[in-house]
Amino acid sequence: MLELAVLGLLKEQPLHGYELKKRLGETLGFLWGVSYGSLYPALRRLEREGAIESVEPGPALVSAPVPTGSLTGDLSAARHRTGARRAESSRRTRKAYRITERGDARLVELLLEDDERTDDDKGFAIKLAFCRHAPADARLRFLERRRDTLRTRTEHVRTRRGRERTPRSQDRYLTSLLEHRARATASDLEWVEQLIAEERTVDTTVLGHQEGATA
Amino acid sequence: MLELAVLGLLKEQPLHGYELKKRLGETLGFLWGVSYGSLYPALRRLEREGAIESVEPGPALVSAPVPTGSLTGDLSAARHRTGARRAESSRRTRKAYRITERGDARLVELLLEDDERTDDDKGFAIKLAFCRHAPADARLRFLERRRDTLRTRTEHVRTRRGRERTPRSQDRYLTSLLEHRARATASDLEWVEQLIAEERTVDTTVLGHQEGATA
DNA sequence: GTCATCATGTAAGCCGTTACATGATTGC
DNA sequence: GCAATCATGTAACGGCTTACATGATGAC
Repeated sequence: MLELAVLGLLKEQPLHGYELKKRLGETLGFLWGVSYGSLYPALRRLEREGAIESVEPGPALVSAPVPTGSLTGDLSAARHRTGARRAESSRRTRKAYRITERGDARLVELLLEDDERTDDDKGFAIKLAFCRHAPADARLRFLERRRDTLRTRTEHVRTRRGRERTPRSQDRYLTSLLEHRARATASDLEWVEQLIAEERTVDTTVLGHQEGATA
Repeated sequence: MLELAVLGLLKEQPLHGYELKKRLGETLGFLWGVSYGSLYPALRRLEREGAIESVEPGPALVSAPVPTGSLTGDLSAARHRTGARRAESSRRTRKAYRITERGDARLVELLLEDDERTDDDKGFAIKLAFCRHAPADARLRFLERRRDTLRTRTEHVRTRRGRERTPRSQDRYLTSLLEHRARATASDLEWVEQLIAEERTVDTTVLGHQEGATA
């Protein structure tokens, strides 16, 4: 999961660990808290596997990272370069990473992996948040898989009725939980189905000006 | 979490590990899969802490467990008892546990603990599934805490709008995810508020015949 | 006597966390 | 020169999983 998120972010632009964590917190903070203790080892792992490679700190890197503005790192680096001495051996502290082709492949692989995470709401959400970086067909398959999972789940709920050990009618809480869950699952399913529908629309029309408003 | 569930189940009746796992799978399987590798150590832990105690296998245990029928253990035990020899030293394999007073207290404690789990949907669901075994006031506080969490969360969503780094309007998926989540949270909130309302009704009328149908 | 199932446990590993250690850079 | 913050890492632990080892019991 962490690796997926990292690859997703790096697909946009090269970044170093610290910045990576910050962005992760910004975009996915509401469902995730990544810590350095897991992030840095993950980066090492990904580099070892060849999914990412470290970008040597030099003019190339310095200019590449962000046109978004407000990146302190850029400022300081630029300033230092103006200061002349050791233009590329300085700024040694940070290690920026860039995604490789193997990384691209790995991203898709992670997205389509139907391990436990396809069943897991949180896992799905995280994958969804980064699936835009995967090719259209992978994205579609990913969404369809989720849809199938949710369909199965709704049926399970229906099946479960009746075959309960404890009569359990006494338990307002569990009953209520089950009902609420059923509603939530139904809602999720509708949502995913709509995403799929949109996906297809966009897909066939190359780039949709068909689905109402983009903003 | 596991400990909470175990205590919750044991509050109904003494059980041994194997059976415990089965029931856990039946009632909470849809959001949880417990394995022996975590269950047995948990039982040891709870016993060490004095929250549960093992029931010596004897007539007392044998008759106590289940009037629900179909419990193989009962049958076999009874059959063996009929077979005369060593009535209480037999059936040695299983170790049934019973909840203690300290266990009762621990259950409430775990329920009200506002660690990360109050924020966590799954954690809340599991707690809810067993909260009927806690006293009414603890239950109410538990639900109110969840309500507060959800309220805060809805506000966060509102606050987040605008202060985004990336314009991100391009990202249909993340946008859609955020919107869906907002709806889901709102729905959860309504649900919890209703649970609280019901709780209060039942609470004041001692035992409600007020809220429609029990069956 | 052998197979299925009941039943308890241990070991290794996964994937994350928190807490801690370290040091560079910059602003003041 | 001192504090804030940027930046990278390690160590220990948490809670759970899977896979494995072991053995009792009952059915046939």
